[in-house]
Amino acid sequence: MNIGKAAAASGVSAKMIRYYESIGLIPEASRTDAGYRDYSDKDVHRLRFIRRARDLGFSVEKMSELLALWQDRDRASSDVKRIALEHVAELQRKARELQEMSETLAHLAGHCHGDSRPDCPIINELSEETGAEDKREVARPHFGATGLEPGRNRR
Amino acid sequence: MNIGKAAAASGVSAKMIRYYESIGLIPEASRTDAGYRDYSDKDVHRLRFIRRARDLGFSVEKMSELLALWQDRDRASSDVKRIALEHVAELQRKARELQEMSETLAHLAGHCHGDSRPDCPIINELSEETGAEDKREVARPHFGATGLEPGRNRR
DNA sequence: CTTGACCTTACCATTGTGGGAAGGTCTATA
DNA sequence: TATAGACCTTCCCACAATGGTAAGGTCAAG
Repeated sequence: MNIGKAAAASGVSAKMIRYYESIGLIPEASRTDAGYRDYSDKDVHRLRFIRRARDLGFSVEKMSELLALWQDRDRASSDVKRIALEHVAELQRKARELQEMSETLAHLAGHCHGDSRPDCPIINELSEETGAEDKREVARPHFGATGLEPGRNRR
Repeated sequence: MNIGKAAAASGVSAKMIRYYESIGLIPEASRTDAGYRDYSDKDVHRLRFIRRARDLGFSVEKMSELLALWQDRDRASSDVKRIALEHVAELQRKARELQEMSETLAHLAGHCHGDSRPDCPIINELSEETGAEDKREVARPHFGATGLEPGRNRR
């Protein structure tokens, strides 16, 4: 079957199938005389595996590991479990980070009148002078509370 | 002060300051005779504003809006609040998606022996044939359902 | 045989950030 | 004063994962 059919059958776009091939995540597809990529059911099976892993937030690199383990019928389940649990920890970390940002901002928004007047704790917080000047009365949950800043080197 | 000092004072890297200038988020800095960018305390203040907004997960585009509102002393606080709450919703959505992926995977890992034997429910789930049966109730965020995939983000 | 749907490769863009090279400048110290 | 080293400048490259588009070839149905 051609790439369009394989894409429809697997849920991975044709674009991404070519991309995965180009980076070596999947082997090069065989070609028809005309140069069209040709996929077997087995290939589609692998693509579905990839789609599911991707839906679970695995990176291409991790998917590569998982594919290798999948193909190795004798690997220990502990190897798979380790990768999975590492990924769970990573997902949790990211989710918590977003959650904390959300809560900080929701808190600020909760103190904002949200009317036609210009005074706004959200803006005040963002523009706050760390030094001397600019003393306001608003309740200010200082940023250090989020635990995000120390490691604000987001990749 | 030069860009290095401004970076240290604001928490925004010199690299990013130049980038923000290049995309028009901040105005072009004045220059010394030698061509060095020169920053005032006001400039640093703006950079700190930007850093804090970044820490709260705002995109450059949203920061641009916030900066405009910040500079407009007569804007209604409702305008700021609206942007903030939209962002809160976005953060919540992303956090929830990550959380769901995490839970699905943790659930699978919980059923994996994690020993030297090869049988592994995690791999089984990923490689399962959809044609056969599909009676799990795991959260699979099908594309289009979450609105996150179009830009599977995580910069 | 034409038409339209599909394939091919090869670029470009996205988002926000870092790395590095090649070359100019500033400053402190020998 | 000369020189080293820390800084600055611009410019280009890279990342992850995905979509878009253009130019051209192919296939199948009418």
